[in-house]
Amino acid sequence: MSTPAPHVPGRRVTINDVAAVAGVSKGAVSMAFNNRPGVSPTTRDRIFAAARELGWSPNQTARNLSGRRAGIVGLAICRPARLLGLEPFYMEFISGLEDVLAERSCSLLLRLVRDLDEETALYQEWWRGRTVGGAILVDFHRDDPRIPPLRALGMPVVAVGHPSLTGGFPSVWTDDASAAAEAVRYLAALGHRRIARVGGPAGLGHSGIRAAAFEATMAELGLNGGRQVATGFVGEEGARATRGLLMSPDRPTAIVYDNDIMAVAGAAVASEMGLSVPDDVSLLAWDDSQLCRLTHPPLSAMSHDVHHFGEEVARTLFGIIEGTHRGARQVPTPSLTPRGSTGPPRRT
Amino acid sequence: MSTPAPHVPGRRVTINDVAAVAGVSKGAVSMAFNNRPGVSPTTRDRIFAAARELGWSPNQTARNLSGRRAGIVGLAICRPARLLGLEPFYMEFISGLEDVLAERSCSLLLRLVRDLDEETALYQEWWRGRTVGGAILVDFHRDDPRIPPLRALGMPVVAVGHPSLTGGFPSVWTDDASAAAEAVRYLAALGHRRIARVGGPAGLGHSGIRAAAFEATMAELGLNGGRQVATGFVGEEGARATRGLLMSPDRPTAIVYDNDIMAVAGAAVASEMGLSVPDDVSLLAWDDSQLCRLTHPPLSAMSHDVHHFGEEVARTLFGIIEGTHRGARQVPTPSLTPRGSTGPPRRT
DNA sequence: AGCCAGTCGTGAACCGGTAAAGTGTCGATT
DNA sequence: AATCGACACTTTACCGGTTCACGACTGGCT
Repeated sequence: MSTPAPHVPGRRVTINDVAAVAGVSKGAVSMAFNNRPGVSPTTRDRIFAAARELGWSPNQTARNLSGRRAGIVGLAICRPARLLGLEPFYMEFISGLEDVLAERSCSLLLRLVRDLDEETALYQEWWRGRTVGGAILVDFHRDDPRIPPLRALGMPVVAVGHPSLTGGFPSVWTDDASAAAEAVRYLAALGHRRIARVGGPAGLGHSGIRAAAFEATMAELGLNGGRQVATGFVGEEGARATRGLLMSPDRPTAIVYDNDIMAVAGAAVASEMGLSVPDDVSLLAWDDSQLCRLTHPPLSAMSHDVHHFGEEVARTLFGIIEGTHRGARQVPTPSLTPRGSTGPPRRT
Repeated sequence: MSTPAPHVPGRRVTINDVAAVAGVSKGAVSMAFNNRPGVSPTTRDRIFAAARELGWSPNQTARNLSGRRAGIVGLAICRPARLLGLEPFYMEFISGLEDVLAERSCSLLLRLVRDLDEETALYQEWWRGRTVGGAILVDFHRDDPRIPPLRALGMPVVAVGHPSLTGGFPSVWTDDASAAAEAVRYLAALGHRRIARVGGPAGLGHSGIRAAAFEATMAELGLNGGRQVATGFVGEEGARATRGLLMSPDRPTAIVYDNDIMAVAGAAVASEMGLSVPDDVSLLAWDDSQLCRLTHPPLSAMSHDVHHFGEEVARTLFGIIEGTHRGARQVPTPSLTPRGSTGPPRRT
């Protein structure tokens, strides 16, 4: 070997510099750093010493290029940015993800997209371009158009949603149907007969599941005063929907919402219309972030641990990447947490 | 050239396949896709057609490896994951970032770290490993240890914080000192003389700036009833601090908080102690997410548009990456939004 | 001594692009 | 006719790792 290249400061240090300093070939350095057999302990130590001296660590991009998958998981979200900041659900979910990712020194690659086609293209680019080692899919629609192309990709994916929606992808889900049924039974038991539901966009899978369960349970209880409105997820839409419901001739005496922002907005509408909660109208939120405990009266909610949900999703994804996991995993069903916003309807 | 390799399904499609189909060299394909001169319009069209036919797009990892910087910006946050889910600030900030990033088809690489050393090492790895094209630095400390090593890196960085803290990195900041002074003057004008402040961790730069401004303004007004407590940022710590303040013999008649979660928690403590807000104690929050409008009474706050703050940060970072921006950029100073939680102190 | 197996390490090919130097063609200029 | 420059590509050398076929050396066994 000719003169080993001294570490020219300024030039970025590569595996070659380390190999030169340690007096071995770069193949040896690679083996040492991926602790594989074929390097004696003595040499290994020399290599590590050299790396430490030069402050070298393997270049992830180069690593990824030659086959190894990145320590990055992708999450594309197809919702307006503003909403992301307002709705507590996503941030709690992401915080749960990060909790598990950080343990394994992984990062989350986050991107907002405008539509599902853009999302599909993005995942293809991320996977083919070896940018991510796996991905998290959320907000499934009925017959979701993302499923076939992503299935063809072969990327490790964990789907967030009921197995009936996620097209065979391993999934993590909560039992929205049971929870919706519980919500209806609870309100019915309080004496409500005209119950409304303000849901998310009609095409969204979990909204659909809740809608079906809502209707089925109402029918089962012999109630025909059920009404459902599909909206977006933002406060204003929840407010508008609530206003519409409360102004109708046969106004409902109880409303179930699909998240907590809409419920909070609904509470504001009720108060603006001079209706008392829960005497004139009972309100039941979903997801139960701290928002629910702050209104006056505090909102009853179908509550679950969203942070934990995120953790489970991340764990499942690692299971999939490592090949140890298949199938669906259920996290606890949202459970009714009664607070001040639900009660028996006023006698008419 | 020998027989062009047909596109074997199953093998991943590369620039070579596109070149073969288009009947050119891979260099030509590269030039076409980076629209550089040296390719005739006819050939260019043939190349694009071939790429479309094969569903090819350039492999980002390979691109990054040969010099080009990634369309990814890094953000490491050194706070517990749970907090991230609870505090509205970060999510609104991130939603602002994403709004601008998405416009340029960039993604955000998010990672939680345990301490500043881990954070520094992470940024070094991200930059040297060509994982990111730039980064956002938050939560500056006085004499922040991240500054020298990151400065040496030469990575495009935008710092979030007052220029006096960010060690020469281009920064985006709000005028915390003026805002803190305004808060104190407002409370003093209402007649408060014993004003307390519940701040974030003592070492944190912006907490320090607010603390100094708080003290200076109190002195300027001839008030010596000022007290400050440094805590973490979570609700429980805010509650504990508030409890401590309100149980002390000379309890303050007004409290300013460093964020809104702590203020909300403080409001709960006041009510639990049977104190009325604002008669017994006035509460003033900071950051003003929707939380503040939901408590009873609603919280007065030093409010600013955090989403917009995030947008400015992202825009500044792009300016830095493209070399068109240097220096600091100020976003509007948080302005006082009085609501029901502040008022004149009860006459003693 | 001769052979074999095992250990340690080397060297070259490869991952999929980019960039800069090199080649060939053609019309215009001297 | 020879020279020149512009254009349209092709060739080749990287970027910084991983992988794997192969060689050199060592020690044990017959």
